[in-house]
Amino acid sequence: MRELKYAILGLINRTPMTGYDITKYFDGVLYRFWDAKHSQIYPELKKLLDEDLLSYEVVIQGEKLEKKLYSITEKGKAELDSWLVADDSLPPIEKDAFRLRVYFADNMSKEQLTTVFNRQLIRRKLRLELQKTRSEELKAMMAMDSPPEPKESVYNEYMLGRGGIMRETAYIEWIRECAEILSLELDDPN
Amino acid sequence: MRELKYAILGLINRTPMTGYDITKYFDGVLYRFWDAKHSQIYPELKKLLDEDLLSYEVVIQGEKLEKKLYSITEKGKAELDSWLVADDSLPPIEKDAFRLRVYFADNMSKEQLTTVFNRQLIRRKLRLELQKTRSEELKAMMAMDSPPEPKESVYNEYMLGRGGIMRETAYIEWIRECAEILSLELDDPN
DNA sequence: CGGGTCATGTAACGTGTTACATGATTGG
DNA sequence: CCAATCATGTAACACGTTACATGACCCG
Repeated sequence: MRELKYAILGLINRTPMTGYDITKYFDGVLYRFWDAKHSQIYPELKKLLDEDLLSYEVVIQGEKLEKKLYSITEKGKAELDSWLVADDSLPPIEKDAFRLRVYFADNMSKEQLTTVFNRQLIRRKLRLELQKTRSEELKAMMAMDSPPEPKESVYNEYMLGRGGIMRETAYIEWIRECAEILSLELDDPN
Repeated sequence: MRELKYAILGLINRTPMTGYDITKYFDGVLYRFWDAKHSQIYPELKKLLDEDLLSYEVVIQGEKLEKKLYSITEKGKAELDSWLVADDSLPPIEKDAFRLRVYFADNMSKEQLTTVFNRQLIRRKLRLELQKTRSEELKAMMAMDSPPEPKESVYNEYMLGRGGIMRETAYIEWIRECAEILSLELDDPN
């Protein structure tokens, strides 16, 4: 519960940031495992202020553009630390329309099934390639003396990327297995 | 979008059902890949009636308990069929607190990390065992002449179960890989 | 006759998305 | 000077959960 809260606390704990910076993180380096829109972030920041987990300082950009640079408070650090070691139950099974379609597969002809499976295979392969590309980048960064991003965060992101690769690979294998059970001929442009 | 709508249409398309029956499905055989509470189902059924995708008949249970037995309309069948072959984009990456913890792993001591990893490993193994158990049941049913559930749905559920097993297995392998990178000694009661 | 299940609903709340809204800054 | 980006917010809506609410039925 309130996981966005901890995602934000964790980021600001590394270094003070504005809401805009957090937004950039979520649709930048973190997009493969976490995300949130600015319309959710700004209200959450306000809540965290109310709870005294964050404080902010107004910084003037240029002539008069005011931006709010948030820092974590001692109380915020404490809450983050206790959340990190908390024992949550597993997240609910994610809802996946493709799986629902498989469950209702009887209602499709063999041709339709082949199309649906092939399209899913293509999309999943694309996502896997994305993961692999980013993973290679991170591997390169890890070898550097002074990576463009903080070293620990590069290592951690690399681990998460590995997870993404393994997850997508398993999904693709599953699609192939299903196709075999249903004796579909999938195009395999490998 | 509106995936619950299609989950419900798909179930009622097999055979007429009440809202209560659908609820039982979601927390029974389907709980490993789809679910919804009755508080979401009843309003959705009302919507589907308004859209003329379902119709219902009142059935009297015992003396006076009125239950609504819903059937799919021609329009409903048509919408279901067209959804089945629709080309949705992939679902967003699911939000997983454990992954977030891995991203902020620097903030934990080695002992804390070991605890967090071990607990996750145990929970994931449990989920995997659950999947395997159900999978064995389905395998047995598939061999029967007259299974207790409709034959096609048993096959389809079996395929989904395979997916669940592959997904959980990949997750467990990932946890082990992470633990190795972080050089943690995980308890392995195998 | 009483507890568990069958059966159907509503209300309040939390989370997340899309769209609306505004204005400053920076670099070509 | 103008377009892209920086920067911050609100509003309406969709989806999902928990809790509230009610009543009948069935079996022991």
